[in-house]
Amino acid sequence: MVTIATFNVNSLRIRVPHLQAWLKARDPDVALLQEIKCLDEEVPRLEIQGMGYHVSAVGMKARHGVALLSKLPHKVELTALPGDPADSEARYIEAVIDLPDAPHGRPLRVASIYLPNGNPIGTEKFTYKLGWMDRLIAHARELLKREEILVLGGDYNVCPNDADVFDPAAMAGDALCQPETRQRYRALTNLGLVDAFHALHPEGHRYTFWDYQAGRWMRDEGLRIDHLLLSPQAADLLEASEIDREPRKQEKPSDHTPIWCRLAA
DNA sequence: ATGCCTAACACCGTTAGA
Repeated sequence: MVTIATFNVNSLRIRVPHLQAWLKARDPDVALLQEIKCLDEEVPRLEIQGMGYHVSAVGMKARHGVALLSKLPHKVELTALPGDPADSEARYIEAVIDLPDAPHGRPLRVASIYLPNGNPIGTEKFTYKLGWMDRLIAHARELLKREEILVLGGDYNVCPNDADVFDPAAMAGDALCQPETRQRYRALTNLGLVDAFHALHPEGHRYTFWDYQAGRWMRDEGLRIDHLLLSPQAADLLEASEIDREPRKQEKPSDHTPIWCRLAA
């Protein structure tokens, strides 16, 4: 059994106590982090290693940044999403982990993804988002040929459907809900990737993000934008997927909360 | 219609997030 979680921490350094409490409570085998907002050398490695995790990160100063934590050793295979050498934003890290109990001896491959927000629409930021999604689709297509237990997890900055939005009308002009955004998310899932949480909780209105402003958390007015996409070989092993709301209740929380899935591997 | 709140950086305001 392996538990894989994703958590946009909105600054890793300031969220160390939240991260430690959550790692202790959830005890995930793999934790994918986004928005670490620091350089590699500023990652609080001792605090993370002290919780029993190997840690790799792709950071940059003040913004973005992703990390990958695992109890078993992992081997980093990529530190950027292929397809645009000029893209210097820290948004992707991919690694493989050998699982002792994996069916057919397949390795586990995981990626921590911080997909561009893309707001406001009609600007180069939205164009960058769509281009990034096209590159992710192309890369996922290649990865799927490996037929591995693959989990692409992270902050996708995509509300796949109106049921993933507390107020679709209010968000209609937002980059997270545009038809072009949703079309690309569907293109991704149409490759054969399964949205783990959605597969087990199709009812909707279950959120992973609540804006700090306007009392959104209090009112449970949020968005579902953090996702775990599974290859067929991973989806066949899917046992459970849940959203951990506890970290969002703490003092000085991230505006996101973790989501996890459990695989029978 | 706009800002609401938070974090980082660098300067005591600005930029970005979603």
